Amino acid sequence: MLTPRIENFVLHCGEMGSRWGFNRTIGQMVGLLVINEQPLTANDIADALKISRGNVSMGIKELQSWQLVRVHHIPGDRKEYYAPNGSIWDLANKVFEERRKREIDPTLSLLRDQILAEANTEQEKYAQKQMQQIHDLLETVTKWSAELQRLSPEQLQSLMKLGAQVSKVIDLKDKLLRKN
Amino acid sequence: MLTPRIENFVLHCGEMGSRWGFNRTIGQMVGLLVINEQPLTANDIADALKISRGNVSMGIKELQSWQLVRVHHIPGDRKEYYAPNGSIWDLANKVFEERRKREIDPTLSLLRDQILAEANTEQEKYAQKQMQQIHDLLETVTKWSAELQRLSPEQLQSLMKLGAQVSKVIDLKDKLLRKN
DNA sequence: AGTGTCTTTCAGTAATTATTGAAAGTTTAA
DNA sequence: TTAAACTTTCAATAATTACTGAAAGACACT
Repeated sequence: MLTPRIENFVLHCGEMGSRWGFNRTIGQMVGLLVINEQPLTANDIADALKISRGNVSMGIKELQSWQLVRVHHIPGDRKEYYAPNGSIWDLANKVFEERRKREIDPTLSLLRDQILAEANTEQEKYAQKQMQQIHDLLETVTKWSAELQRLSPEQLQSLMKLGAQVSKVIDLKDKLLRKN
Repeated sequence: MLTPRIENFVLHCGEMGSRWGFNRTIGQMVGLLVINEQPLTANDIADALKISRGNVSMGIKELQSWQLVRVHHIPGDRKEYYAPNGSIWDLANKVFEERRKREIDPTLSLLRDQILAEANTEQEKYAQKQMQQIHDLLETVTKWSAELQRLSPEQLQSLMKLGAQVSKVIDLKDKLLRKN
């Protein structure tokens, strides 16, 4: 069914998937969908990964909650065909975005509450200081991720290629701002 | 032992920890260490989190493999005292770095092999195209993360505060490069 | 209304992962 | 060398998470 090489890739996606917020099987599903040009049916997936039809159904549901797959229909065919919901970049973005919503946002909200509360003991005062640090870090991450979403593909590419020049640009920017 | 508020924070760290590469208990350990100004002994941790002494030992070992804790000694005292290994920012960095090593690097290596191999079928050709995309994305991420490590704290702060101005700076850089 | 084709659900079970606690290991000091 | 104070290890077990397959649901066609 799968060539050894493609199977190799899919298995690897499984291992990685479990570190990115879904389980091994779901990681494999993503891998499988991504390297197949044609959309696959639930049965294709079950056969390729040797898992039950029910498991595929649950996996697809999960992937839809992450907005990572989309459904195709072929006229005269009742089956659903699944394909990745966008380019590799789009998918990576969706995962980030979704994790931000599920992890960072609730954490920020908890931290804000804690920071606003009155610190009674020395221990709590120090705790608040640390929480403030975490809060600031997460807020920065959030802002940046929003910013990345907003950039045009061209700007993004420009930014991505910046690489080793980041520091030069920063220095440049600092100089310019000082002049203003 | 823990004030309700601090316990709340620690529990939350547990939930988050399980999404960041360690398990719930280890997440709680990090939370606990981070909000305590004084280093804690293994027994302090076991008591605070209501887990066994052995579990603390394993957790510490894991955290050391991530370089997230450091050991203190008090003269005349044989116990080991544990504290976070650096500021919040340092810790976040360590986690990123470690995950890069464990997840991204092996993936890049697999992808490179696959991309160099000869594609026999159409299916494999498409698969390679997609793998190339993933490869490029991961390589960019890797380069950027290396770059961030290299920046001075001042430059970093500058970059972090950039936020909504990213696009302006990119445009600026594009203009300048064109002139050169 | 009935049948065929497909999808979803979920109780039961399998697989995996985390935890305990007793035993073994380490280090210091007398 | 023995003991005391600590840490680490790991086999047994508990807790959690994932998977199966049979049943129910949905839908289109006749």
